[in-house]
Amino acid sequence: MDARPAENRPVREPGSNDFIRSIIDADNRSGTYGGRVHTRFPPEPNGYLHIGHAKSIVLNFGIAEEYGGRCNLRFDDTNPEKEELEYIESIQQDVRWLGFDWQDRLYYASNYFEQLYEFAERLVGKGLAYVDELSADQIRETRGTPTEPGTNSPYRDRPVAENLDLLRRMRAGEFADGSRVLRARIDMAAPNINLRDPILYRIRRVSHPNTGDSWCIYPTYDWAHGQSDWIEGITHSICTLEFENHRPLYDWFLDALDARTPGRPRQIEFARLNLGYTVMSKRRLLELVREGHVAGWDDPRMPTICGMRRRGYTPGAIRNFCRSIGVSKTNSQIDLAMLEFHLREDLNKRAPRVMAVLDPLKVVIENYPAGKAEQIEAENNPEDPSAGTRMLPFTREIYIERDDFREDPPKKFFRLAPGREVRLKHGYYITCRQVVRDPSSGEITELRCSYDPQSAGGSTPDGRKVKGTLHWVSVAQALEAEVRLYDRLFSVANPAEDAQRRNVDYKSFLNPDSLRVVEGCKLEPSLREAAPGTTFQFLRQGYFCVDSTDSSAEKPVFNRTVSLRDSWAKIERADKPT
RNA sequence: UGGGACGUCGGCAAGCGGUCAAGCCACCGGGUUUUGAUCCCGGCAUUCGGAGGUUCGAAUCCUCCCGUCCCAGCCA
Repeated sequence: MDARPAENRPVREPGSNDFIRSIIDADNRSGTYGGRVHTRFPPEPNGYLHIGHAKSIVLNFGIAEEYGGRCNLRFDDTNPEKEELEYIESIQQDVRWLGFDWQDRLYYASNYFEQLYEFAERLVGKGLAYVDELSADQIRETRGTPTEPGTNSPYRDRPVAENLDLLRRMRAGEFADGSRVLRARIDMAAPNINLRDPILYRIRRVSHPNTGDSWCIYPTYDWAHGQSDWIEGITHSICTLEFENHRPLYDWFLDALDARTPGRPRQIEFARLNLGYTVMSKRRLLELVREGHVAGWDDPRMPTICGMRRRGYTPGAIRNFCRSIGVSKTNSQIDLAMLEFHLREDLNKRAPRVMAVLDPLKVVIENYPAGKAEQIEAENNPEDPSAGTRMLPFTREIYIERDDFREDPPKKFFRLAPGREVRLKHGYYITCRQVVRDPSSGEITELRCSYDPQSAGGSTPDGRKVKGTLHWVSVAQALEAEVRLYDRLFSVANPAEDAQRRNVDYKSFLNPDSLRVVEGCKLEPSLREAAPGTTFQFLRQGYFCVDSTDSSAEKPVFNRTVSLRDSWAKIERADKPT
């Protein structure tokens, strides 16, 4: 039981009751585990964590927290051919960043290799496992198909003593890689193919990140996972749907080892997270990195945790998202808008507001004194008064967003246009008097405006209304920066499935506009001290963070995390067809 | 054609035989607003993959059908 007083324990929100929590509730009622709840997050260290793993992390650690239980971090490192230290380190960093703590319970399946081997000898001793000498191809051929049963290996009925001897010699390194395997002796005619004498050990002379060269036989997932759960005292072993067919095997091994006591682990499967416009398989993510379609595992377009972190996502946003999508057994795909909603919700509360002009258009305020530079006090976050204020320089020459001016304004456009008056956020009202263009190209190069000295601070004594409020940056003090505008990585919702169906490479659906680099953006000078990784709201535009690897004082680089909702863009889009 | 699972609003997802089919996102209105942001208010499934059946009463139980996903790695 949780030692903390009830009021300090995380409270389960009503409505957050999913089928897994219902199972746990029932187990708690029946006393199956004596009220104990112990989960684990078991990544294989063969790649970086992505948003799909976040769902599992939030589920496993979240359940442990809610029930006053524990959650282990366990590396499922049974296949040294694919696993690397780099991944072991990044995974820990990502889980920690997401806000979870495994305390002193950092485990590896490889910690149990000796114990697992003893279990294997036990199975052999009971006549429940045998050493097979069939080749990989022969094993595949004799396994049968979903509709036809397999056939027994000629080595299936060896005496126990011979099997034991062979297994020990396998471990001792007497046989060549791939020449022998240890298989469970179950049923070659089982309708569930996983039960057709599955392999427990294979011979691989590969050095392991954790155990080095002390083993030349390695356990398979099926053999290692359930037993590791049992060793750790896991009560609820939560995994994804594709392991559903493995559950009978999970249970068979536990039975075979006489783990019949109450409290033996129980495997529960849920549907993995699918998101639109991206790919989630480690194989594909690795390929995108290796082939240079993205700048690395932490490219801000990647659905990896480190990519999202670099993009400007917050742990809280990811956690809220994972909690809000629910847990079920239905194969589903979550709308990207859901993720973005939680991102904006979190950032809206915490991101300081600043002004930045991405596509600058110069404005000269003709009746404002040339040498004058006022300091205007501006709030940092209307959602959070404790965020304080900062000073903004205001001068005769400023930049506004090119798109905030229309020479021929469409209906419902209430920004700047010839003769129109708008408010400069925190500043004055200005009216457009003249449009200056480049005589050769015809491009608008400058706007000549006048300001109303009475409108300081953004309102006038006569109380007249202006419909538009624009963001701006003073020319003389502007900080120049590069801004990277990110969009979805793929241009179709289901790149992997579409590719398979149409028999093309999923990479042909890569969105060519997933990154737009904008140079020469003008930022308010307060951003000069912005620390790498911090996220701001660029007023009226979106959330942007200082790129953690490419930004420098000499050349600031900002990533667009997510845009603000934009109902004007919606109106404009809707009006266009007419 | 074998086995395992899943099908409730555009996307998720509650619901576990008894007024009315939660909630969130999206979408559509309307209000507030020195961010066309935020915030607020309102709308949004006579119907639960389909067809039968059981019952006074079914999304919830039964039968059949349809659709989708997973399984033939010495990957996890």
